[in-house]
Amino acid sequence: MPIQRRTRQRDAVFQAVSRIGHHPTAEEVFWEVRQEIPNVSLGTVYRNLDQLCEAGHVFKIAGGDGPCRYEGNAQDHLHVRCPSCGCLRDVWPQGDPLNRAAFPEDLAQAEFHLEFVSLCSKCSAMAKN
Amino acid sequence: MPIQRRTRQRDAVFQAVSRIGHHPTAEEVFWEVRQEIPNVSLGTVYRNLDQLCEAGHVFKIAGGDGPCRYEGNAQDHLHVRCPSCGCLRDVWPQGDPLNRAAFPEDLAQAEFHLEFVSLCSKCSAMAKN
DNA sequence: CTGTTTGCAAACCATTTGCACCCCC
DNA sequence: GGGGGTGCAAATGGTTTGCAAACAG
Repeated sequence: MPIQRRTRQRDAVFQAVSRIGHHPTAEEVFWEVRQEIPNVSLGTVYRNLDQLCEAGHVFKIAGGDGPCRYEGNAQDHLHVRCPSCGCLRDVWPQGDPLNRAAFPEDLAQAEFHLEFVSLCSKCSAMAKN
Repeated sequence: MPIQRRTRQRDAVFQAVSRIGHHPTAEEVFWEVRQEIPNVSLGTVYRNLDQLCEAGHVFKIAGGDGPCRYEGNAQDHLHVRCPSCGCLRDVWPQGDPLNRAAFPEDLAQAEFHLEFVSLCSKCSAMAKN
């Protein structure tokens, strides 16, 4: 495990994710970082996103069809994915999202991934035309 | 939307998924179908898997790192994904898996994806050596 | 006949990797 | 000055697509 060294690119990637806010893809992060460091490479963005994930500063949201998305803040929230455009909306559950009684004991501690699927407001408006 | 035409390949793909049982990848289905039709192409397997999904006869399980997996029976069960080997285990919840009270009303009807992440027995045994 | 489906190979797209150079500690 | 970090370009892996020939209805 390499010791994490602080670099301009790494900082820029982290700040780009935080600043963008709405679950950017690696490429969106790339373009944002480009504003500041015009010759960053996409490879570097990926490498730094990975590393920031491992360090727990950034979270990777996989699943769905397109590219992975990233987010800066980990707080206990869930995502609603739009099946049309792929965007994500945050939802803050009140309490435990799972009905624990429904599962066998050995899954009580297990990590889980839960997301809803529902058209976002833009796409559902477009669908009505 | 094309009317679905019945072909030897389509039948073979469907039967392969059903027969294999344990969440095969497209490639596993491909090799299984090859036993019966030695010159099927991977493209055909993908096209038929897609079509069978759309028809609701087969279900596609995305998410996780590797390739997508497929399964023949849709019954209300969930999956536990092994983060090491990527295999899936079925779990049959007793009742509603979600704590509905935790979410806003507009998500009550929404489709959702839930899966657990936990080492399978093989991988957890290997981890102990 | 007409429009779908197939096999093949090439294209695609997101992501990863090899490599030579660079820079920080 | 030595090991991580970077840019670049090429490779990877899963999946999709274009096309001409084969086939279902």
